Amino acid sequence: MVKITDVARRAGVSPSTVSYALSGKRPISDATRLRVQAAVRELGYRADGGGRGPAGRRSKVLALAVPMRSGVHVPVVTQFAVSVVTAARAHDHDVLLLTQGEGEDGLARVADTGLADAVIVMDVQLHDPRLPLLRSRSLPSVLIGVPAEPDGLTCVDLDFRAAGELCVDHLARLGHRAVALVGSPPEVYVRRTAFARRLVEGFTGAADRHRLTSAVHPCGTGREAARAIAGRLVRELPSLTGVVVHNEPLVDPLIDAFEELGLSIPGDLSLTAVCPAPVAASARVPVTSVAVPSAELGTRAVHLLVRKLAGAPVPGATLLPPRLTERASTAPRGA
Amino acid sequence: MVKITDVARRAGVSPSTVSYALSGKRPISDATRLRVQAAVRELGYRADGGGRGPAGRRSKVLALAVPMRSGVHVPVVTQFAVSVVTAARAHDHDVLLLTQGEGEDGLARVADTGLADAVIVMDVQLHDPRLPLLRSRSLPSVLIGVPAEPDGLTCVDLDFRAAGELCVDHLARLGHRAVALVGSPPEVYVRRTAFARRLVEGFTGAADRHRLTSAVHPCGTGREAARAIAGRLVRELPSLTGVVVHNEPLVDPLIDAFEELGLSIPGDLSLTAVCPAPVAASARVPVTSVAVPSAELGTRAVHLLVRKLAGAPVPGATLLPPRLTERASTAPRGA
DNA sequence: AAGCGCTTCGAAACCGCTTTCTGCATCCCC
DNA sequence: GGGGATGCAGAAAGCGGTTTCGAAGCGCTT
Repeated sequence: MVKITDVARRAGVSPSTVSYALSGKRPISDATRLRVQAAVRELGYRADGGGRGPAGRRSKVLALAVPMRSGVHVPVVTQFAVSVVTAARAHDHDVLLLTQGEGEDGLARVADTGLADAVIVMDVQLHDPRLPLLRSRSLPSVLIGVPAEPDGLTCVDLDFRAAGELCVDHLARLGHRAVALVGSPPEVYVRRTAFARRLVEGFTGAADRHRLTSAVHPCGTGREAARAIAGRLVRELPSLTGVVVHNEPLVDPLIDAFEELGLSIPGDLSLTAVCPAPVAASARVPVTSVAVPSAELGTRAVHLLVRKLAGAPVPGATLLPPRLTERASTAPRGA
Repeated sequence: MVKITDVARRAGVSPSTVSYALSGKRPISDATRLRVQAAVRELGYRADGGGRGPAGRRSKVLALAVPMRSGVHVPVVTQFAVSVVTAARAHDHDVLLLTQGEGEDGLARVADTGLADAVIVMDVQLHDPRLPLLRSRSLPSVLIGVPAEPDGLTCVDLDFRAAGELCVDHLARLGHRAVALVGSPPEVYVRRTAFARRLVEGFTGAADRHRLTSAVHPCGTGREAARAIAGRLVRELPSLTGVVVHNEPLVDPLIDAFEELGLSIPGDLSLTAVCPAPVAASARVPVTSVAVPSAELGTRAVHLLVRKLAGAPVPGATLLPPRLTERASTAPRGA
């Protein structure tokens, strides 16, 4: 750690001169100021907050509580984390990584020790056990995901309910009359993960509104799970022609599974996904999808947090409107 | 932040009494001590290092410099990061996430500000530009990966050279006389990423020693890349019967691609992979593999770092011996 | 009632580092 | 060559906390 005395020695002046040269609170001759600035640059000096009082009370660190629970799609979470770090750096903050497994303790520790100035909380559940902590402590926070009762909390998310509706609307407009949602793994719903539940609500609501026959099935990942769910759907809902997938790693296997059953996409079956754009675009059959903009969510979360730290007012909930991109996997019924 | 005076008020004693009750440096009556301890628990008090001097000079934070460069396999990196966080927590440390994109600046900042006590550096290249920084500053570090000149640095990695040899030995023992290495994406080699280069050396060396015909090809990811490389290998090396893959996301597509060419695995072609065990085990044809133990590497790195911080001597390089697990993808030639 | 431990208190010390204050050289100009 | 700027060094203050020191209260024994 290079300190002010190091800079002073390097510049051939006293520490106080360095301080004044940097703060400008007293006039310092140009020659000296330039020498000091050069020394600062050469040594990479950064004032240490530990100095006189509340000047550096802020640690310039944001904590990121990521879940890594079973059923979450790792690349999505990772991209999110990376975008948070990048955005945080752009605001001169660093990011402390908290993982589940500590549960609420991690948050409590951060709040108590002042290790971080604020927290971003991911994988929010409808009735998240971490919420009381976030409400009671003065630690500023932003949630990724909207819990059942978001009052007083700052939340960002894709509007998953609207995303579910949008997919169904799209299929209905194409003439499909029987649709199914192939969801995330069961444990995700058991945990009452907010975004998954909301998508189901949107899907079901829109299907009812359009008077479609509909079914909702959570589904694990992997080839076998895909075969099983495809077979079951075809058996239980013979009129099925529209499917919405909300399960990133299942997109490709599901396409394979339906084709193995003799159903061509989009000839016999239209497929829509809610997933990051790259996943949809690089599937064997490019899939019409509503994008999950993990990177944008991360950036937004950081912006909100920074504004909060600056004392600016922020909206309670930011729901990004879903956008559907048509690709090769959807077509009018019977086309 | 709850401080010692809060605890004192809660317990109805003076701050000094709390200090003594916690440190035991003076006798405190049982009754008082218990009350203090209760107050500590209720308020979640943690001594603030900012107090009297070097006692808390340590920030109890480790920095983790993860790459997120193109060509790295995200789940592997993520699992690694998670294991680092878990291990760090077990040693009462937190983890600060640095990503590439800042390049060396992140490390410099951490070193200069004392934000973290130590660093774990991932994705090490043979001539890594970060090495001078790590050598010059007094910031303790552990590298994941072994650079060309590791003197004075602490490194951990799977012994990728031995892993390459092991795969070839295995194929040779099964009677295969022409083998190919399908490697990571080209940019990984262009960067001179240490582990990738070492694996190639091991592969080539062993192939020469066994007097096998051999070929090495970097390869991108995705179905198309797999088809292209499979076709090319079959065309250019018609006698090919053994393949080593060092490219996680390519394992499944490559199996498909070879079978599309009419080559059955392991009937016509034996396949070995160097990848995390779950990837190999859950492929369409379970693949004989040398496991990349990301979690163990993370844990080891943290242990080494903690020992370093404690002033204990640590070995310069720790190379984990590769272990090959036979699965369904390898068989004797012509069997 | 004085002496003596045992506890506990209040105030001061301390920590590393920066900032601020005071005052001493210069230098310049009349 | 004296007097005011000007520019800087050195010493001290200050920060937010904890730890340490000296001493005081209090109940018991002698």
